[in-house]
Amino acid sequence: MTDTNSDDTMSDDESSPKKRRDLLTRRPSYRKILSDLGGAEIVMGGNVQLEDQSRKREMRLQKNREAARECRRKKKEYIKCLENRVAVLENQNKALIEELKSLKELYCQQKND
DNA sequence: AGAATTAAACGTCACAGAGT
DNA sequence: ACTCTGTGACGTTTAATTCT
Repeated sequence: MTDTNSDDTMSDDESSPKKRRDLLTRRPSYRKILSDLGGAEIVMGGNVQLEDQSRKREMRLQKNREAARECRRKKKEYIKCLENRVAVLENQNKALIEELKSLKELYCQQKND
């Protein structure tokens, strides 16, 4: 809810990766800058326009909230799948190593006979 | 018990790419 | 050209765990 990146005083003393990233990807949109300045819309339908705007914003936020939840759910599921796969492959690997070992033993036995 | 630390979940923003 | 959707990155909140 709180807007933490509303202020930038152009002091990029050290060019840490984080700061650089912020500059690149956390740059406020022109729309946000305008609305921060208070004069969001160029006068025209007045209140109606603004109400419509904030209604649309609420809708968008709500949808994005749900999208983010879904996205995280899928990601977790995906990671779980990968972990399962790792477990399966590790077991296969173990089994193959064991098989190889016993085949080697058999081979040595027969060679010595 | 409660302060400090850590991990997990969340909401928001910006962006890319797909669809219209 | 515009809208919609999915996602990475970030800061915040909340729940769980550890330390004193």
